Amino acid sequence: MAKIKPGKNASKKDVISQKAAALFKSKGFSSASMRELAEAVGVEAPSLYNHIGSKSELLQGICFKVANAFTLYLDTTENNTDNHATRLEHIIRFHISMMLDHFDEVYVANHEWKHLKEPYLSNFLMQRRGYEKRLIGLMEGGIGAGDFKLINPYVAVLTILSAVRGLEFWQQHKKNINSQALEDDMVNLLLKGITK
Amino acid sequence: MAKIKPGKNASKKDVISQKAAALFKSKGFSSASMRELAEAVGVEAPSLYNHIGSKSELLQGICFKVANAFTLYLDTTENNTDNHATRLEHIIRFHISMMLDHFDEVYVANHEWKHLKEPYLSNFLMQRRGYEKRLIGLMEGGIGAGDFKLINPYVAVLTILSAVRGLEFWQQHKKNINSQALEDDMVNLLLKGITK
DNA sequence: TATAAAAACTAATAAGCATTAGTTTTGCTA
DNA sequence: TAGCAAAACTAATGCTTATTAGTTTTTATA
Repeated sequence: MAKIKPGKNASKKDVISQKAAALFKSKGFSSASMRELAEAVGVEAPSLYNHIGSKSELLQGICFKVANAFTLYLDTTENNTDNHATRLEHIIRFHISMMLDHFDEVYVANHEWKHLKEPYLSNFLMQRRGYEKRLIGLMEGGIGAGDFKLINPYVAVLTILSAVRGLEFWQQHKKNINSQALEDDMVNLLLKGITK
Repeated sequence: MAKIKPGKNASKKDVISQKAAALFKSKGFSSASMRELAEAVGVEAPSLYNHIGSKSELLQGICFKVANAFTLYLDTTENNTDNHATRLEHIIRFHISMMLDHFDEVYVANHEWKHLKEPYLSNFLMQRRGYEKRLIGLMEGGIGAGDFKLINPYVAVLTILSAVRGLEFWQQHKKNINSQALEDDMVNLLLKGITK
């Protein structure tokens, strides 16, 4: 009897997930149909169900893969001994690299999480809320240590996270501009402001 | 014969549009059904069509109302004689007030424009692109005049617009924090940075 | 080459969707 | 109060949806 081939199986599932991320990004989760996804993959719609559980599971997979990546990076950051400004800079640069290197998936996690079903919706929001709180803690530490200005730490964190998310608009012009220069400019703006 | 009552008619249409904005925001345009909208308004779904043309028209109305408000404010800003930093500050504060005072509609315009039909989709994107370009012009002027740092003006504009958009996450905590303080902190952060 | 699983296919199900047609009720005005 | 338009209703249309059932083809190993 033939053995299950988990390698090849997982690979096809990954292709579906990746195509799903691209489709959910461009049309939105609700407007994207399994027929369209199947066409992108190169099979008929029902054939997808040989590899995945449901449309919802695809969204769950994408959202939590992204959320876990961010959580994991924050874990490592909290265990090192850099000063607050340096740690914050590393986190900003990680966010930027995630936006540039895993655009489709990050975009979907940012925009389509609303369509997660319970209990995944609650879990996702809790994880995101926890992430924000840890960043706020970092910000408060920096203010206490005198590294940062006396600013509402919540406002600061939200501003930073939102600014980085804005890189989604950048994608169109990706080729015209040096990624490293972009990253440096944004980090500089957030840390030091626009005015001279 | 009874005359048409445009006042009352428009008012009902406005109620529908406002409920639609709230619904599109919370469920997304595609997932929101006319049945749900009708329930929010307090009628049966087909009755809505006595007041509106279609679901699509509702989205168009919301998106262009918002886009026109921003364009209009920029017009007035460009006709005054403040220095670049002051003009930029006014624009940022206008964005913040729009987010706080017309949250549902701005949210929908920011998130659901993708579901506009042609030619509205193209028009909307052109208008937004034009708006960004005028902001970039303002930024370049400020750099040339020595008001702003030597920063990529595109990065600066995208960062500012994205940061302000991030106020959508703020809505939940609206009551706990002084709006004016929030506005001042965000303006300060963007103009002068986080680090001391 | 025989065998068996993986993965494709076709056909069908049941539900939900926006919208239209046609009819009745409501409410204002003359 | 009679008449008329605005705006509600019910019923129906035609389309699209995710998903399941059942069957056939492909692929790889023994």
